[in-house]
Amino acid sequence: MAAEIEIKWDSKSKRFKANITAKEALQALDGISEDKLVAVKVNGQPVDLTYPLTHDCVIEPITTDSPLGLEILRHSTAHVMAEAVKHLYPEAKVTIGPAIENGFYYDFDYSPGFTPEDLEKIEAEMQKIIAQKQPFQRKEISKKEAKKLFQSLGETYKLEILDEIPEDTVSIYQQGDFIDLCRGPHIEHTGKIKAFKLLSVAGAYWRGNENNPMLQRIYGTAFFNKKDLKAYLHFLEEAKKRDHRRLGKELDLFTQFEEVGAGLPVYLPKGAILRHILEEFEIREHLKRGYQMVMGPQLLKAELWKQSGHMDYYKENMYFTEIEEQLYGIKPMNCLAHILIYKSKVRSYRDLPLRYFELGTVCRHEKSGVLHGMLRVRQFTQDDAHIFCRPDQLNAEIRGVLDFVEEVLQIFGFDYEVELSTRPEKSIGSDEIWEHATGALIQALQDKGLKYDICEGEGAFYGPKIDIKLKDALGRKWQCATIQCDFSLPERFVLTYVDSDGERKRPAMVHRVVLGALERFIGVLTEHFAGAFPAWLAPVQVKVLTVTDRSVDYGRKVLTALQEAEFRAEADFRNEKLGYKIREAQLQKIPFMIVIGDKEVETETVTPRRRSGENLGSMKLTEFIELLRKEATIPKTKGGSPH
RNA sequence: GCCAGCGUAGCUCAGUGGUAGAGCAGCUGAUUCGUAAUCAGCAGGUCAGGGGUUCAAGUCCCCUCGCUGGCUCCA
Repeated sequence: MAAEIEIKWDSKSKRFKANITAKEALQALDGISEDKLVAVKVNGQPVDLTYPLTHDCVIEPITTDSPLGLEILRHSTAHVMAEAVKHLYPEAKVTIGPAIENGFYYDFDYSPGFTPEDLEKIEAEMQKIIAQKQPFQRKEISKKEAKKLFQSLGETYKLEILDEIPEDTVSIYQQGDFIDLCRGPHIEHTGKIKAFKLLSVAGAYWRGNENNPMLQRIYGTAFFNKKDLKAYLHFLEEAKKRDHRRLGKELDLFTQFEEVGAGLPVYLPKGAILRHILEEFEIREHLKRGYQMVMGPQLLKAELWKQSGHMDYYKENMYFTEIEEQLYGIKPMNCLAHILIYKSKVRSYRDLPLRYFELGTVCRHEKSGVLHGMLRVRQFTQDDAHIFCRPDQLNAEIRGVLDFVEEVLQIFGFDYEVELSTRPEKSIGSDEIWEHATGALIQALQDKGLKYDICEGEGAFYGPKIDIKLKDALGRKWQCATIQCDFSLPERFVLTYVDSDGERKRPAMVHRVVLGALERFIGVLTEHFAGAFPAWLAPVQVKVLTVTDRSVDYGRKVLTALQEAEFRAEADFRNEKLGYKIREAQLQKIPFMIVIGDKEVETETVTPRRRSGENLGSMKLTEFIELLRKEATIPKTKGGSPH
């Protein structure tokens, strides 16, 4: 080991005695405030501040304002929570406790489970540990020693983890009397945790496998200061106000009835019109892009589902019914009828691509625990289409769908994430077919220059897919659009077309949805706009409000004129004060209100007001109708003409 | 499906084993009012459903249904 080493940071460089800690070096190189330091990167590798530097290296501080710094804080807070839990419930066994997107969790094997009151006790114990400023001490020991250690502690889950670590040496961290197997790095001491909160308890299977024992997971979050914690908790409160289930009731969009059954929402008048508008928009956009509308039945013989592979691969998600001793499956997907429509005629290469579009209602048996408002239901309607094309057209078709999705989501103002899902274990078709299909999707993504994550083994049983995910008010991701490449069903149903050389050839098939399930899309959309839909989507676009009874006759005329101009208008002619009516319309998030009083009657005008509170001043009704036309008619994407 | 929590008036929520409450909404009446709540009165309940413990159950126990947060699974 060299007696002196050279340490660089930024443009600075200095020689130090070997074994200087990273923290000392950082402070010597630049008087960085101790309060800002969380950990340090040595040659790009995150390590503890106490890490001894033994060779020439480049160091870089990890500070409290970096995402990595926050992650380290949260992971350390998870350790503190584990320490507190072990103090209070010594029989609990520790498992893993990572930092996650907005906080951290730690899973414990503790059969009585934790109650909300337990969380308070654990929080109090954590406060004590934090007040003691217990240092996080790292130690490297051999795997054998580690096994002995965790054996003696009775931490059997740690032993299981140890068995899967290939290296001979592992690191352990100790703070107070709590020792955990951990890669690190950690904050210097528990006193650096300035603000944290335990949020919830939940069951979680060990290693995420439902055959394993169920552990008790405690979720929490931590920040470097109280202000950030408060802001986060405030965000959670605000998210509750945007919750589509709450807004669904408040705005009379949709609801559920216990007596109807789980996962079966009901559209109220305002929600039904919203869905209708979306459907109108969708039909127009599809026709514009060369899709043809088709409609299949809800029930198809089980024999057909056998042929498609659904009986083997999707049965547990399907509902069945028997009619005159014949078994029928209620459709969980729309593809079969579309396939039969394709097959109903001899197809020429000149006919392709054929694009069949259906607002298809499907039923899927989802496990009761996964149901969630409109976002996860048991019956839903997809804006589904199946494209049958020649292999040489596949790339253009997939790109066309990606363009379609992009243009549509832009209209609503959604940000989205793209994922590519590959072959799952339970699947049909040969390896070659899967490779070809996956390659086609990747090619299209690359052509479009889209960034995407790969989800291994997450594809549909008949083919790989590109998924587009939208976020709800809490940032949870929900799959909406999906593009699935399928060479298997054309094979199973012996689909062919006659090529230019007179040979019968196999078409490729693309399953795709743009908005996805309308129920889910409406749920996400409601949260996205917090219920304040743009005028073209708003169930009620204008509300006519009278100041006194004297203006009702004129108000009625205005209402009729708006309705005749095909706007969704309502009136509030009740004998109430204007402020009261405005408040109510405002809470209903109606984009425009028209105020009508003596002045308007006299001058034959209207005084519109935006939902934003902006008073537009008096104008002729025709002027206002003109303004509405500009803002409230269904928009069109720029795309179109068959791709 | 699994773990935990919850279910009281249309909605939001109080309610210590001892006579079911409030606010808002609704209805009736008064008020005729100019950009986010006028006043008064009235009505509204198998306390999710079923079973049990108890002299007595909204409250304690069991089962079912539903909802919520997660896990697993998926548009």
